[in-house]
Amino acid sequence: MADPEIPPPPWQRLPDRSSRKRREPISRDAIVAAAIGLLDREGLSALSMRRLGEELGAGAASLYWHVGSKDGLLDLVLDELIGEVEVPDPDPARWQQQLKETARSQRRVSLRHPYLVRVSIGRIPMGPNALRVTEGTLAILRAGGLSPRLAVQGYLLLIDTVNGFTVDETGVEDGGAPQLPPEELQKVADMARDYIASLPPEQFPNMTDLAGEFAFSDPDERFEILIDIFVDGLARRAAAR
Amino acid sequence: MADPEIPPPPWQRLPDRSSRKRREPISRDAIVAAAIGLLDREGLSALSMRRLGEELGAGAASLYWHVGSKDGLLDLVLDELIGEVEVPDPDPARWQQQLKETARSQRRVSLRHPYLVRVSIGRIPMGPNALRVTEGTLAILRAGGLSPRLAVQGYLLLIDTVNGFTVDETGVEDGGAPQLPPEELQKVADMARDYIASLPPEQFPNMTDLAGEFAFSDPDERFEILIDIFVDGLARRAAAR
DNA sequence: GGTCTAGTCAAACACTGTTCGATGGTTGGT
DNA sequence: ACCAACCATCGAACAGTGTTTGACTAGACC
Repeated sequence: MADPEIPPPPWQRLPDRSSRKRREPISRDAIVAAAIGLLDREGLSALSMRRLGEELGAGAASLYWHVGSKDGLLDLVLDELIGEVEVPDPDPARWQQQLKETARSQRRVSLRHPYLVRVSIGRIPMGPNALRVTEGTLAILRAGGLSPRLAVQGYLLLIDTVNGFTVDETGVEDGGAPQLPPEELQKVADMARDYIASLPPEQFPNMTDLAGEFAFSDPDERFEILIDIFVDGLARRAAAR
Repeated sequence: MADPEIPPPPWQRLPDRSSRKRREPISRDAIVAAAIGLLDREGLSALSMRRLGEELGAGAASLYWHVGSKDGLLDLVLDELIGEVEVPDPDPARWQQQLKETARSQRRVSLRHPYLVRVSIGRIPMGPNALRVTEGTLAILRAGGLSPRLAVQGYLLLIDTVNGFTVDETGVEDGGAPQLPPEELQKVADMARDYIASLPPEQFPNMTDLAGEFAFSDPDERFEILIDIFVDGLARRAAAR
């Protein structure tokens, strides 16, 4: 037998197993968790299969055994994050406040993970967490006495409305950073304000007049206006007829 | 001089200029128009610089001289399409209907170009057409007597609301086709309905109960509910105080 | 021991947006 | 007529992407 101390000749090109093998096998859950961590830290454009692989100390190809595709992974990520939204148990007397509370919770989650809304586009959330949220929201609407049809339409509209708001709110980002710092954001807002103010007033009387309002418009206030209008309108519609 | 009739010997490997040169030079406008045509025909995922180049009978690198980057191109595409939305001249007596009309027009454009909302994400539309639409919408709101602050907040919310609705409506597409045919869409809806109906009723009483409503929920009706609620709510808020 | 299978992964494929440098046509100046 | 400058085009290359293939290995079962 050959002495194991003697290294094999270099031209034999034995596979290098130094970095291989030792692996408590990666699990689907670990992949999803690592993906969310990477997304939170570095934003949507930083998530690639290779990058995620090395984050887990694994090869990119290994991931496919567990999640099938990047699209499949994002489905899992989406449902995982939907699990973070809180929906209260229905109380018929307070259904309007409860609806607003779920909307606020949904917005909070979308702000905590600014890539979320972008990921959700084109996906119909049907994972276990999504089902839970949907069921809970419908329960609140029905507790409010809405008709079956209006409950469903209202539920769908609520999601669209909150998503439409947050997709805008979290839209200008992801040049790498998950969310640009407030000062940078303020600078962008100021530039926009200055540009608007510099337009020819005879052609854009309203914009130039309202340039200051654009700069100071508060997203929190705006969101509250939105859900006020929406929930009120829904209640009014339910009460009519 | 060499007789131009005699072809050069093949080993000389002169550059092949057969497909080169003859080009009434491509213009920025022509590029944008071709991009929109390609997007309308084959959807967002079909738009690549190489593909767009050959669509114009040009090389991909040539496009960069005119539009700078793909992102820059999409900015131009966005503003061009925003130019398709119609906003009426303000009439104080009819400002609520007029607001709804612009919302409907915006939706129509987004349905005619299903990739539009996706393109608009992360972009602040500031092209000439966007300015025109913004100015016109603000004019209507101010004609309605809204305060400066509420006018701006209302304008921003209107856009978010309509976009949120249409991003959902046009979301499930672009596997290549710009919009899947209605039958396919109905099949997806039916599958979702069946799946919802098959859930355990004790855990999801409301979803199973309302499964039918999900399948039959009409987007047109839903959109009308949405703008009804929104415009009404905005008017009520303007009247209060 | 042997066989089987679940899991890992390097390498390759076909794409993507973008940059570089070479090339040519056109224009204006002399 | 010549020559330089400029505008515009584009092949080739670069770095990156998602995904597939096929070889491989470690552990479990018989």
